[in-house]
Amino acid sequence: MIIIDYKDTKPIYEQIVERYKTLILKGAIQADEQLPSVRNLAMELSINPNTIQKAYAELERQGFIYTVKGRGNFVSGDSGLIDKRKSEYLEQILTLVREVLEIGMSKAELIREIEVL
Amino acid sequence: MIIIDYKDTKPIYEQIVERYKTLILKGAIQADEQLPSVRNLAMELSINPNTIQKAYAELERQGFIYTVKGRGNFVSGDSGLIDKRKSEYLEQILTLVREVLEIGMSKAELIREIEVL
DNA sequence: TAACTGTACTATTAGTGATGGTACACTTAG
DNA sequence: CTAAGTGTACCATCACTAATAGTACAGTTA
Repeated sequence: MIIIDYKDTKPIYEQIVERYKTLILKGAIQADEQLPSVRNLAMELSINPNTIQKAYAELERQGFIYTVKGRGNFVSGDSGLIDKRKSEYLEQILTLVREVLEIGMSKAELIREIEVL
Repeated sequence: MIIIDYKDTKPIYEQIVERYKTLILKGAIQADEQLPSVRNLAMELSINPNTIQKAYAELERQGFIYTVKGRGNFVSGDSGLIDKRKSEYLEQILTLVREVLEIGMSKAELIREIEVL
């Protein structure tokens, strides 16, 4: 479910955060479903438990999961998250689009590329 | 011409590289035109000459400028760079687009946002 | 009680970005 | 030729972040 790309310049904990955000928003993990424990996931990915802990803390901070001490981490049921996440993506995309338009790519060409995805 | 954003998480030398790439591809700096010297630009931006050196070395590596020892750095006349750069942007954009489609945004909505730019 | 959970520490290592400083080779204007 | 300006190659250092390693403690549950 989680794959770490060591060639990626993004830190491991951030890759985990991104991956879970997508899984949750796609509905691949249901609300109130339990995530792997910090120690288990660390074992499975062969990385340090502290790194998982950092990822989970960030996911909780952003409202994607909630934590119950002694029990585990669970997917949050917050429905507003999808819209927030879409806005984040949209902003990133539009920033890049503005830059590529600046150096001469046409909107038409860009839209064509998106259409064929 | 060059502005450094210290709030940006991207390193300074990378911001300089990106900025010059855009300026060159937009034609804001002509082919064979001279860039500020390492020491001058460092003074102007109040940063270390080594940081400028790193940015210029990267721009040369990517073919955007060429260097003449003792004389300075000059804009390259390579016309293939624009297409290469467009492809870079396009790949980044399409990666993000795929992800936002995965969490349920529609192509139509996305295209509408681009249209109104 | 034992085996899980999360959490909070501290210490350490490794890598990167940036700075400060020195030195050297080349080019050009005077 | 000289001086001032170019790029370039170092080295040492600092600061920050990511990641690791290990320990300890508190809550939950079979």
